Amino acid sequence: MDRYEPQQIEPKWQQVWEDERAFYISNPESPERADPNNFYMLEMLPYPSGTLHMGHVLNYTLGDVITHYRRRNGFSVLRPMGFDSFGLPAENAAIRQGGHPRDIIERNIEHIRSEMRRLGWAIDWDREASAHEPEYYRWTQWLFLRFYEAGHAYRKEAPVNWCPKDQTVVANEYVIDGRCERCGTPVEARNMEQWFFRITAYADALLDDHDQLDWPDRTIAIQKNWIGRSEGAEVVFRVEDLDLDLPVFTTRPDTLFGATFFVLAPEHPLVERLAAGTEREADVRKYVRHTAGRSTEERETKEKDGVFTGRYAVNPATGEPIPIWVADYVLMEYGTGAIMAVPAHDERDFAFAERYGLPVVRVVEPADGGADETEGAFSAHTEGERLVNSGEFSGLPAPEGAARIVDWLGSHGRGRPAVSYRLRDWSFSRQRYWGCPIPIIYCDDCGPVPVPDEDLPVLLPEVDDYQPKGKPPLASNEEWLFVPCPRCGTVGRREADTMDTFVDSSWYFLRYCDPHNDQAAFDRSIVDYWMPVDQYVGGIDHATGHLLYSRFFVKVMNELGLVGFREPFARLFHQGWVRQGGAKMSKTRGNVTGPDQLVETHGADAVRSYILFMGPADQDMEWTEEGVEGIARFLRRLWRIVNETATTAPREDLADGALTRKAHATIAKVTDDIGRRFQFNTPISAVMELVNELGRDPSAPDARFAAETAVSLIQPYAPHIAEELWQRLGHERLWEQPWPVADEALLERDTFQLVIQVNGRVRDRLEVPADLPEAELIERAKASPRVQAQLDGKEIRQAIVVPRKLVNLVV
RNA sequence: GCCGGGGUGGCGAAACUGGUCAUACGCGCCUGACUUAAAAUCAGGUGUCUCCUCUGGAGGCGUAAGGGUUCGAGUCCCUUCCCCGGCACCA
Repeated sequence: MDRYEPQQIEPKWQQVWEDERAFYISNPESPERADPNNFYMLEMLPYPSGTLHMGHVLNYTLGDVITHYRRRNGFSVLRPMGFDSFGLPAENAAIRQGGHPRDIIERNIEHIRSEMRRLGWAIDWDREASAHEPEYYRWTQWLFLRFYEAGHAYRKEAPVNWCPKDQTVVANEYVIDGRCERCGTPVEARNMEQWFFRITAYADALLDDHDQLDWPDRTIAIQKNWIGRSEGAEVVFRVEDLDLDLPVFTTRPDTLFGATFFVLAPEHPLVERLAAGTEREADVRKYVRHTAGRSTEERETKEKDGVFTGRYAVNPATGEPIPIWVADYVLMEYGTGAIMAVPAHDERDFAFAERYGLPVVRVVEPADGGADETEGAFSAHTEGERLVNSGEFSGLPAPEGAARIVDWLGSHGRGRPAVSYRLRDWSFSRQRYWGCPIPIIYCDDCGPVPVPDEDLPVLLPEVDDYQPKGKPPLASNEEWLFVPCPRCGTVGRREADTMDTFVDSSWYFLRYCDPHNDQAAFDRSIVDYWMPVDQYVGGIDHATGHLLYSRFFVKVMNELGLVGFREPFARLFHQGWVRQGGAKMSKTRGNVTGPDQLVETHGADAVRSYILFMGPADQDMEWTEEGVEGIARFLRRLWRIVNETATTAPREDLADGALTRKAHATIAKVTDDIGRRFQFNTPISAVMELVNELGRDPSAPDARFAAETAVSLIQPYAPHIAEELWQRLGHERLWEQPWPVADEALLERDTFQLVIQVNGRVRDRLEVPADLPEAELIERAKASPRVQAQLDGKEIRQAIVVPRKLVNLVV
């Protein structure tokens, strides 16, 4: 017998699959040809950062196992691949190395593609698409224009997170503890003219449609948390002197009588007007200027401070004037940028009141009577709490009081029920080079004018210097920058910001369905055929970014009539992190291990199987190469035993031999694990057990069936060796063989092992016929000498029989 | 603080709806075979303690800790501890 040499057989079969176009799939030529059993398998597309690491290997092998499993269960499986090729890292690498981002990224893509082929993943490469290709971003721009026309993309001046090191705006999702996620520099708040997508308009739709999704609970919980819907009331406070109304949002209208002061965010547009003409004016200006220079981190950690404006607002409930302050613990981005402060029932307001000696009025009392006045804020909701010091509402239970106060406010035109969200609109403009240009031209006369569809794509221009200087690099190419206004023909100026790469990845799954379409982004009937994605696999780190943005995109496209569905990803699975040195493996952390070396020494099949064998795919795992040897050993064993069986074992079947039974049990187990339980480590164990048993008797009459079963079941994990052995067993094209089906009759045995317990403890086991009546089982149990020893003449009070399992005697 | 996930051998981990002495499968380790030797390969062993008539056998204790439900709990309930992740000045 020849030796198992993965370096020989793996490229051989990869070539066969390519020649046979084994994993390519065409779109249906007509509706009649459509396959109702179509299945869209998708993993999150990789950022082409140089080489693959073990995290990618886990991600894509997982998808590969599902792909093979579904294909062999009769599904037409779409399993495409492409690259998230725009973005900062490529640009930063270009700056460092002095090349062009395009050259760097294209070299990386080529390398990664070859690594992917070497791993034998079943990918339809005809559908490859990458964000940076004009054929792709032409349609990113086209979609942007549709969003713009519909009012879902707009410009506004807004405080943004500005990273002074990367010289760019950073999305909320990528500010971690007040620092830029990429470089760790503390971010600053800056007011800038920015592009936004109106994702907040879809906050409720995004929440409501969660119940259509077969997603992990925790992912949905993270999104709910992120959207942060709170119900409460808007209450209007009046500034008599200035004839001004100031609305606030509160979740605690029940505490309105306890509102003893009022606070505006420093960025609030009315601050200037309120302070004007008071003796506090200079102090207010100074405070506003001072807080503007504070980093987000400082704002969040320092002791609360603020300044009195010299003005008063009237509490609509009490009719009393309360002082208006400005303080940066109030955020302009949430609610109305102003709050009613209730120090008795809010810890933040209490801290502020203590510092500045503002009055504290308690208006809610717990059921057990008055709490200690000096204790600080009583903010928790408790059973049976009641309103006090609240005029006509005193004595009411707090929840009822809240409702009555809102009613009362409504009838006096001073308030109404309201909902507020934590979610902000998605800021997507970036002052960087390597991204999709925004197809807008600014004209002095016409304002912002969309680039006409027929002029798309707006190609990314060549520039001399990508180095960001706070001004977008695109603006440095003046030949590109200044163009005639499409509307009036006078000189206009192109938008020089580029798009966030999350725009590119919010629709790539649609382009894969119809990747070569040069008339449209995609054909609706084709995306409606494949979409939504039946199984999406990717990291949970995208819960509030990519996954939320894509859902938003699809909802808008649905309303624009571009697609016939409202959710992109029907079912979602998160693979765990592959960690190294305790930290998640990633290029930015510099702690990556790639598969190349291991593929070289052990073969792709061993690497694929090992990464899934290491543990449950949805849990984090610490990368270690110890153990890969075990998988390599298993594959060599499989090779040896199957080869041996192929030449020596007889061909006739033995329908109820021990190996046949074991093979059917293994089919049942592997099918259930992959198909229903989504557990990818235990199928390998199960096949190992089968091979171990086969190894003990490789020339048994049913050895051949056991060998064929083992090869067939391991195929999704180790497709190359499986294909080679399948051929040696005298068959062809395992990749398109139907998935084996367990024979239920063979899983049922005519005898079973009866477990005999005394007081719940196992004392003996007997092999008994399956059809014995209960009474007989009990008799046999009692008759066991070991049971006799335990019974020791004691009286049996109860006997519990679990059919086909056990007898428990209670004494 | 709030919301999720998790704690099982020396290690990665099994045990799917409470029911076959919990620890499958693999790693590591130990013993043996083959070998001049090593590697590779193959065979066997491997939670812990106690006892016995000791090439074998019997029993106790063991799934973070404590309590509960049940004939029976790694699995269900309560309390506590620890680890990981998300959110957190969001009114």
